[in-house]
Amino acid sequence: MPLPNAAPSPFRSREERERDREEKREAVLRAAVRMFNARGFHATSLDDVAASLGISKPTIYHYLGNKEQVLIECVTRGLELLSAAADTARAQPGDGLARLRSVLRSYALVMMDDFGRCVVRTGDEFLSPEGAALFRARKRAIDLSIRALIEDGIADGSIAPVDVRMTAFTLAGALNWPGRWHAPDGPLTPSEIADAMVDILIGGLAPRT
Amino acid sequence: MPLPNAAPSPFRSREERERDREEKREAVLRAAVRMFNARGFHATSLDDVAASLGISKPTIYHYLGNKEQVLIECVTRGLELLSAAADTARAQPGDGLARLRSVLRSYALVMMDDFGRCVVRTGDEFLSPEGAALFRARKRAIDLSIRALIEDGIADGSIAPVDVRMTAFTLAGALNWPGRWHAPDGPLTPSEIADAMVDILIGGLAPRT
DNA sequence: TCTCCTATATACTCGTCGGTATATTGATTA
DNA sequence: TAATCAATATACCGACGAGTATATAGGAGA
Repeated sequence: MPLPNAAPSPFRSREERERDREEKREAVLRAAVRMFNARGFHATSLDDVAASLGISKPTIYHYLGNKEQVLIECVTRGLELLSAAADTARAQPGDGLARLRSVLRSYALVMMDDFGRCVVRTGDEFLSPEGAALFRARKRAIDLSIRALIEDGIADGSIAPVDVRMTAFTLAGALNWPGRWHAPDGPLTPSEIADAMVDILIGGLAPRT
Repeated sequence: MPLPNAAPSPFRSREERERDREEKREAVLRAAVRMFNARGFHATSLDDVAASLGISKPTIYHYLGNKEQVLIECVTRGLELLSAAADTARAQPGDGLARLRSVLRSYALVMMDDFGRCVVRTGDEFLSPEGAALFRARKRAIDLSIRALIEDGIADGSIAPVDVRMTAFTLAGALNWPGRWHAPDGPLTPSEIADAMVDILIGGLAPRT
């Protein structure tokens, strides 16, 4: 049993050092994603990112190989949030429509997160062919998740017999949009925005007779 | 009365020369907008644009003062298409919902045009502060047009009493999306895509009882 | 203690690209 | 015909920014 050690030792164990390293990597990514979102990828230099953290550019290269890698990690984090949203909500109880509603809500919330925004603000054209292919594959998986849910809903009668493919595009398009306009200091909370959008998409505009 | 002149003269009149000039400007803009859409603004050099037309960079500077000006003209063309879509459809007969439907359809179609796409692919961050302000003002005007139409529809009972602001955002978001993914050589025509999206947005997903 | 690895910095290279200075040609006009 | 203007090119400048070569300092392990 390890002795309790009140005064923290300045000597770090292997795990502590690895955790430190991971923390620094994360800090770089957070700083980078914010600047990418605010000014655009090409308009953000790694010198800027480094300066915002009070470090120098080679330090960034030490933790993340090159500029594209930084972007890819940011986008990947966002895509993982999106996948997680789709997967957990899909596993919930309820009919297709209820589960879809839950996924859409989570999706919208992710789009108001720094990493989520980054997904929608990053065009394929910023990535190398390999990076872009990976990016597309992961987005496609999310799209398929949503389509599956729509199909479930149509099968159980909770969703009208719509065109699944176009519906998934339309829903995703609408929910991606906050990633471009939402400002975190606006009057509405992300949760309110998500609810309002989902209601409109689920219910449509024409009055129920 | 001017004599009919069978053989076209190599000497151009003032109007002809002005028309020539205008045509060349347009050609530059069309070439530029395509490359901006395909590769992104920052990744497209004016040397590339010039080369694609078989001319040299200073010729572009002769017709359009600088690179931002090229982008602004492209975006402005797209915004004008959007405004025109909103204004003409608004003037049509029918209740609020019918007119909104018509505007949404036209809006979606513009988003599958080169200049329309450019609007949605161009972030504020690419423009100078003045350019961005102009851009935002024109987008706001279009948003207000759509909101007015939704309000009309609510007033005449053809649209359910939704949150006008959020609804306008949601609709615009969904319809902007084709500007990012639609490929002109896809299996569906722009017209089919526009119809499908509008139906989904107007009707919602839950089955009508 | 000597060596090696990690973290970090300074100072550099080099390619790209927006923008310009300047020359040329040919048509328009006085 | 001389002067001017429009249209275009070649060749250049200067800035910026990705990425690297190299040095240093200090902890880790033998």
